[in-house]
Amino acid sequence: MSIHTITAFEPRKTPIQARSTVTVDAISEAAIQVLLTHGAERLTTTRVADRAGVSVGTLYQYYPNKQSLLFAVLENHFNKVASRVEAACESACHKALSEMIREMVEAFVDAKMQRADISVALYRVAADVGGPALVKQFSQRTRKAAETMLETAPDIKSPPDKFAIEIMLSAMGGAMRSLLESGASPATVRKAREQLVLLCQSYMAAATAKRV
Amino acid sequence: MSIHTITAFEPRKTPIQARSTVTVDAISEAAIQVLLTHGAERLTTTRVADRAGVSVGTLYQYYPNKQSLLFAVLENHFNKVASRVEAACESACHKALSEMIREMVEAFVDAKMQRADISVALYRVAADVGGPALVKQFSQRTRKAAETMLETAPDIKSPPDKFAIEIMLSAMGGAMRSLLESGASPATVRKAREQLVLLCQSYMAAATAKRV
DNA sequence: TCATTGGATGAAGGATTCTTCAGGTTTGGA
DNA sequence: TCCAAACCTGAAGAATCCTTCATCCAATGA
Repeated sequence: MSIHTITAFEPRKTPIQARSTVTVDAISEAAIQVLLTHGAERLTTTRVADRAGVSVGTLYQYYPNKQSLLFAVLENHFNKVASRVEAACESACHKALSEMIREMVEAFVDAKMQRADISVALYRVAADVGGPALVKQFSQRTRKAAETMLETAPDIKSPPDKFAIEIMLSAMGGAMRSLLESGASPATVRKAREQLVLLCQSYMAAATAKRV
Repeated sequence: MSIHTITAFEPRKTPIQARSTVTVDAISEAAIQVLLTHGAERLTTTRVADRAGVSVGTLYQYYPNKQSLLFAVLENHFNKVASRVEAACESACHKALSEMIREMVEAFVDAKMQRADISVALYRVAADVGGPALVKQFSQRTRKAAETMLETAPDIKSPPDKFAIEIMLSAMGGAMRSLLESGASPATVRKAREQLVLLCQSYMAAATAKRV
């Protein structure tokens, strides 16, 4: 069923001419705008098409249904955040453990904050559009990046196991979600960023020590 | 708007006769069952009423609208979990810090697992029904309980501040959410429970030490 | 017993929304 | 220039769903 679901989300037609590429971009951008201004419940294919300046029919030419459109937007958001985290992980290789963690966590928080409004809007949509599956994918990607980074840490006895890293990541993501959804101020987020760094650092320290 | 929203969620009529109490219970139980068997999108007031063995009209006699019904179910779930955690916090007073944390975290995980299926079903509904607001309430309640517990810890210099506790709780809740949504096996959850204990213990240890 | 209040019914109204498709417009190459 | 493929249009079909209200049944207590 999982494969079935994802298959049904695949785009119907791939843009060929430049014109249609513009259209597709306009549609997904419009989806975000509608999400922001009208909310998830009032997100209508017609409304999205209007905002994008095209007709509904055009929308359905590229997305087989409403869900697939939202899925694409969500996927795109996840990819952006994942890329940022991966980049941070790469550039933090061979540094001290606590520094590694700091850079990774900060990259994550910053990536989320960059488009905090979109993040919040997408939280509300995720459940109806295979969000959990994407979260899992995101978790996999990020975990691998973190894993290879941690293997290069010079100051730990042995790297933490996969599971511990997954726990850390989901804890980080979950805390961030709560913060954003409760409409935390930028100042609060800044404080939280520090705390999340500390949280992950102390957990990783404990997880690596225990592994002896 | 917050007050407005909540007001609109309030029950329309309070049961007086025993007969109607049964009805109301049947309705909210039916809502859970429909959620479990049909999924959130296919949750219809008519379907819920059918499952409860009453007519739609009866449903609307107690709940002003569909949202309020789901809100009530969600609220009930949160209350149960919060109560468990509060109880654990009380009984763990005056124990060592790490033991406190252990009991609290385990109480939370166990409470969620008790009705894991319901938890997952409700995650999918939360966004449309003031979930974030309830999460906030839950967080407040739980934080207070944790705070008074921590003040009785004999082995720390000074208790962690409110913010740190909130971070810990949302991290714990977020990690648990990811796990449940990804359909983790009971064995996995058991492992995760241990890891979450460790996560919270190490963070709290760090947060209390830093506060000097 | 009987009146009053509580409780239950369910067809029908009202409103949306998703999605299609037959037909028109634009583009790019031959 | 001309044609086929790529694109776009948007009214209309089809399917649901939420919610109400006029009406009937049950309980309570005086």
